[in-house]
Amino acid sequence: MENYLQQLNEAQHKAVINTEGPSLVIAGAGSGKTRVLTYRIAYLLEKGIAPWSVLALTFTNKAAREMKNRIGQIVGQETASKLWMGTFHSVFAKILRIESEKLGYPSSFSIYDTADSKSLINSILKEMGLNKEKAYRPGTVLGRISAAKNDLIIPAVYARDPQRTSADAAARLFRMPEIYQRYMRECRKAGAMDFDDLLLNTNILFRDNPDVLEKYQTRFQYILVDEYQDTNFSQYLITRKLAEKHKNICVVGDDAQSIYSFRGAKIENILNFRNDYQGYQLFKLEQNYRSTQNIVNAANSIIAHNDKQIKKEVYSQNEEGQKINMFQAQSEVDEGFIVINDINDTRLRNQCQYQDFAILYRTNAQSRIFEEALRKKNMPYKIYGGLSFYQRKEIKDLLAYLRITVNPRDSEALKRVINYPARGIGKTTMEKIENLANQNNLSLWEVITNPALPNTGFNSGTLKKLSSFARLISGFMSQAPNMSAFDLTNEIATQSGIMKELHQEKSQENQTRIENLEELFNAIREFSDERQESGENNSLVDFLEEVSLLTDQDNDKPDDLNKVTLMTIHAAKGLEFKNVYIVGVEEGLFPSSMASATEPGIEEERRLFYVALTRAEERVTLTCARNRYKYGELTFARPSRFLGEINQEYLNIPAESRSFAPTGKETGSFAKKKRFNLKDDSAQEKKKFNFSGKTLQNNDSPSRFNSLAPGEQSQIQPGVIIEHERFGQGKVLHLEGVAPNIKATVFFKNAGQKQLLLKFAKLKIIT
DNA sequence: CGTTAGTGGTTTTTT
DNA sequence: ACCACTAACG
Repeated sequence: MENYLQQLNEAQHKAVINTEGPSLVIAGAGSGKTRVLTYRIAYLLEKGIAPWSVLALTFTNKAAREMKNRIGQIVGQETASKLWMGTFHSVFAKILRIESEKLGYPSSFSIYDTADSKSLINSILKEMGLNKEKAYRPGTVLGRISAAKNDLIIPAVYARDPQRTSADAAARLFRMPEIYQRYMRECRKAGAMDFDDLLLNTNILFRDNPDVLEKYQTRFQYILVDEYQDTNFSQYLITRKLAEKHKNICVVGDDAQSIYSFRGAKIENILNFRNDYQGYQLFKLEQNYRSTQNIVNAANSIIAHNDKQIKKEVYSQNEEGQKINMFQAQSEVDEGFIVINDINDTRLRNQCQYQDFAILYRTNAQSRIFEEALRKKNMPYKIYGGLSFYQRKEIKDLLAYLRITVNPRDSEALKRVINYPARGIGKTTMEKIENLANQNNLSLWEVITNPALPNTGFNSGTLKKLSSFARLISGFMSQAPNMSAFDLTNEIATQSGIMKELHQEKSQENQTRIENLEELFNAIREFSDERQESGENNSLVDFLEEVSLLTDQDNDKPDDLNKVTLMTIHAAKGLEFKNVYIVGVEEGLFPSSMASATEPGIEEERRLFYVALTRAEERVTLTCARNRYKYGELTFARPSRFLGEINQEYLNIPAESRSFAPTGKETGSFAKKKRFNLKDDSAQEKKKFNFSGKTLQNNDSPSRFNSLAPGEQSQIQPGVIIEHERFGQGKVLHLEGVAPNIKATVFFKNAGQKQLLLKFAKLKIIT
């Protein structure tokens, strides 16, 4: 065992060994806060504290994993694996599964992601007849519900909260309380919790079950919370309640890095710590070990423009380092090439690896330009965030099957898979089922499997389809207990018909989908094996929970070494890179136009800029563009106000107004021209086509062709010659399906082979 | 019922 | 530029 305490400076050392009572650690950027947390926990364990009595809440699962690993190197992996460590969401999801019945939930409750929540809100809006009103957008509604939950406001209280109701009225969202109430009812019916419920329900659990609260208060003798400045009220209250008994709570954070107020984070939590925990100890980590003096000073000069702050002086004793570079590009495409060329130059000049570079942007939409430039130059890169693996359609489809197998009441999962692959259960049928579910206060699954279903007016064909779907799922449910998660997933992929569907049409797209599904199988196998080894739960439920609570940083794979990193600044929180490019530093983009309206909004953007700067060890480059496409329109952009707020002695702005196109002409201007042409052409062509289409229809007499009456359909047999309005004369090759859904394959002289549905196609029989 | 062309609305940031 | 929803058609 190494003597890790010697690796700490004085402030860090104090923060590690003063383990008793409430502690507030104000940790400036790059000041070794992870090190303090890690060693503090290791120190506790060495003193003989049981690992399962330590609760450590981190910001990402990856951070938890790495920390556990590091602690394991000091005290042994066996011990470290028994720590309660993870994000708020994953730790309390685990506790909620254990205590689920006290809340009236199944222990296999589903976790609704944002897409599920929005889909549910959509159906509620439809039911209430509000879906046509543009004020009620699912995203907006969900945002309000989420904000309420994070403040621990339940629907009944919401309706009586003048602040909320008047804000809603201003946005013409008069029926928010009712929507919120229905939303919660539907989630409960489905045995599902959304992200915010994981925290809200933990609070409800502790409020309504003093014995349960006491159990966890007793268990968690030591509580540590990382990134405390980004906790919301719901999270704050959970930790406050849990810490009530032993009062050994250590929170670590930096008010200057609070960047999540949009999801309810309250910077006040860290500012008010002194009031909540009398007699607390304060530790300030002010020496930055990560960055050059230039970078730290520049970052300080920016953040000085903010009002509300805990006083601290972050300093660096590293080299002075080079000034921050700044480039203004003509267009966003130019910006891409400037950055990518600069990465290449720097890499060769300073003998860096690709992994030493990060491109950080304000919005995910900006990633594409850089991706394209990197691909053109054959440089390896890795994008974090955006559309993740688990959000791809084929993955979500299969996961929905797993979800419904584990929790058949999960109505969002059911809606996703009941007609995929196509089983002839369409919109009309689903609407009827949803109505029945609403009228009888049942989940969709309970309607479909209800013995009284035949009396509700479905025709026998539909009933058959529904019962065969129910049988399929029931089959999975009964197999689940006797099979490994991996085998069950394989079984479901084949039995459901997903695999057949994907193999049927041999397109490149489908090939990719199959490969993605195989990657999912592997992920499940790995998960099961790893968990088995460490003795943790490894059921399908646990796997589903893990994938729904992944953070953007968690998607790291071992083969992702030595690549340029692309991510939003939010996702870069807690990370560091030798060379950092902060791109799109323009008014309206960074600071975002959404945030620019209010002073608190601007202050948060400024903190975000501070976070971005302080990710860098040696070199920061800022870029912006003069023109940028927004909503498909070319717009002009001014450099961000933040550029002017940096003390200019740390900044290196080129004197002349240069065009920064890498090889001169062809890249920027050429690409732009091509774009304009493309746009013009397609627009014109569309118009022309529409126009001629209309004329054609008007001149033709549509009465010559009619779809066939049911009786006439029998005249269509293989060999018969028919004439079609658009395709001309053709010969029937063969028929499939049963009346009235007979599909004919017809060979047309002029149009080639076509498939026609006889009940719709407008035909004349020639012979 | 399922596919497709057309249309309108949309962008911060994420568990 | 992109996506999700709709209307129309086979």
